[in-house]
Amino acid sequence: MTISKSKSQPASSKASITIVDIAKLAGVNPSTVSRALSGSSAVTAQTRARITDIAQENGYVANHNARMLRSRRANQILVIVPNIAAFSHPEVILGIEEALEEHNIGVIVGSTKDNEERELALARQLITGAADGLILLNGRLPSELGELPQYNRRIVAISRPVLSPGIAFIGIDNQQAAQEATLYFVSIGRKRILHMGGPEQSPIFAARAQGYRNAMRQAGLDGIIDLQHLPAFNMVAGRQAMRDILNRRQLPDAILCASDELAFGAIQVARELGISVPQQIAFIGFDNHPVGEAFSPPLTTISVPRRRMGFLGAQTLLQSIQDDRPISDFQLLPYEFLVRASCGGSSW
Amino acid sequence: MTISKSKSQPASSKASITIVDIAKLAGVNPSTVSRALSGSSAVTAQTRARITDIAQENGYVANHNARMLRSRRANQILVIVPNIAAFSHPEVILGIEEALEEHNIGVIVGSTKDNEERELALARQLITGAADGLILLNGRLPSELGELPQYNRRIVAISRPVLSPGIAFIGIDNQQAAQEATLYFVSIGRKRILHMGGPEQSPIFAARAQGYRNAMRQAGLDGIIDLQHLPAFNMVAGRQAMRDILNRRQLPDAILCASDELAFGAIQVARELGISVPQQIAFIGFDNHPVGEAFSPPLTTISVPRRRMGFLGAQTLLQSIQDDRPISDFQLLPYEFLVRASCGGSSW
DNA sequence: TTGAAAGCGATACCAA
DNA sequence: TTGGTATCGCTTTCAA
Repeated sequence: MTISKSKSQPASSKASITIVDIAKLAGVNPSTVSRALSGSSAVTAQTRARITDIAQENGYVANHNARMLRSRRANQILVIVPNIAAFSHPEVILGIEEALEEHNIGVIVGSTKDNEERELALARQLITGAADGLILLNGRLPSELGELPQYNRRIVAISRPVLSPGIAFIGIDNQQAAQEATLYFVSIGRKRILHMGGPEQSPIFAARAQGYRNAMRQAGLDGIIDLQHLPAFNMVAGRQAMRDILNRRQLPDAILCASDELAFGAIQVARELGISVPQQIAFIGFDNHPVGEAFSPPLTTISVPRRRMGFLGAQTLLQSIQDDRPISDFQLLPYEFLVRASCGGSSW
Repeated sequence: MTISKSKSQPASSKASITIVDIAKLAGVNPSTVSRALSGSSAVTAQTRARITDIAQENGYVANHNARMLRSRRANQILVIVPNIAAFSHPEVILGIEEALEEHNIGVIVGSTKDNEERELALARQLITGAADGLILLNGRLPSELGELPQYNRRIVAISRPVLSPGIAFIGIDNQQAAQEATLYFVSIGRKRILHMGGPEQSPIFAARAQGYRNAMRQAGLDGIIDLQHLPAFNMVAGRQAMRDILNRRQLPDAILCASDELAFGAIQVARELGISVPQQIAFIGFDNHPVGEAFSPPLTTISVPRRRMGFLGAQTLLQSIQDDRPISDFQLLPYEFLVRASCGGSSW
């Protein structure tokens, strides 16, 4: 089904007011109206004023589609996110909106649930010209676009890198962050450090796991590396994993969770089963979920500059489109290690 | 600035493949290609198959803008949210996407930060035909649309009602929910019940406050109604409000928070200042934030069927557009009262 | 500085 | 069932 009224007529009941109508009212040619309203310099201040007034009075707004068709420009950027309900993506989008706002470029968001078909459908928005550029938060280039490298200059990846070359990326160094967090555990005397990781195939979680491994090796603890990759990184997965862990004979004394949500779920279960946090098991999360600060105990975590990532990503994309050449470098932004009570740190 | 390359040429480097190209390749008329690809019945299965193949082989995708211009149909719905970073809106969007998916209608999301200008810019997407319909989660009709009642049939409000008549609404009965929650406090023996409300001008929070008042009156406690409207409903506001409350000589023994986030912040502060929850003060939140279950103590709350609201809202909109007549009724969906430890309920 | 006219790419009539 | 063609509303050359 498509949207349409029962009559096979065009959908808008009354043809809305067009540039021709304004031209007639102003007693000029449509092209003059076009120039006046789109800010061309080749028009007298006088005529522009008159036309602008008439347009305003009559509530004229340019037909977006006609404008796009003719000028081959959409003034819209499409953001592809895997799951709009995950708390982290919307904050990136906020940054993107901020960067594009002043340029009068709109943002549209498509959520894919990691469904390839949906990704493809959205990618077409770029090919068909409904969007001028693409920002990928899902870490995957829709297959069709992989075969059309001429679009690379119109694509930027944020947060999760895309493996395809020639596509700019803005994110943080997840490996280093995980390494730093693990070493912090070591520095406060924890040894049996477990890493509750996210899906292994995700570059982000792979990098975090690698950082954990590096740190353990660096601390001479490679003999007791204890790493598990979970199929998800939400609270449900964290609860399940924690139940399994608490069935062991020897418990870890510290857990580095690949996400704050994993940590929330895990700590909840630990608490329910009478484990004291951080005394018996210390926790560090990842992502700085807003509730982490109010959690009990407040969650130590890595703060990712999501808003800034979005802002820079959008700027990079604009630049890349304008110059018509890909900006392919990786921009790694600084993260912040927020020490709170969940790892026992100072108050221990 | 607008997006364009330095040369004043159209933005796409190579004119992409058009319907005319496919027509030539297939040895038919463009109109036949159009019919074949848009699923018109007036075309042989044979021809359709041939054309479809050729189109696929050549990676043809219809130009969205041209299609829209001619057919006056965008196959897109615009969702306006006040703040995409608030956890509740994305879940509604998920439901909307679900409902529209099978109809091959896309969803675009615009976040406004309650900025009227931004609302207006987005509303224009409807007027200019970039979107076929509008779903408002922000509880406010962009002013321009208020003067164009012919668009009412293309607008649906979810979650927050819009005051303008003729616009369908899907939500829950906030007043009743707040009333029920308050009476629950009464039923477990609490009397000095405070309501930490959200912004007064928001119909949602006004309704919740009214429900609280009704319940207090019903319980014969109208003498000690203790209601405050906060300027926001996030954790920061909750913390601030709680600090003020804890400075009083006599503390409330129960607090109904207008949002879970308010409750998170308030409970955090209470905990920090040595108040025991729920023994000294019991809490009930609103909205069923995903972290509420893992919070300490787990938060009693009202679960709002956000996903379902989105789904129904989108369906209603589709119907309204198709029939070309507004569906103006209010649909109030059932909510769920989730009793957890924060109000001391059973485990008390 | 303005006007005239040629498209942008697809769709939807009317004829055949 | 197909072909021819006008047209959607705007932008952008080219002339005046």
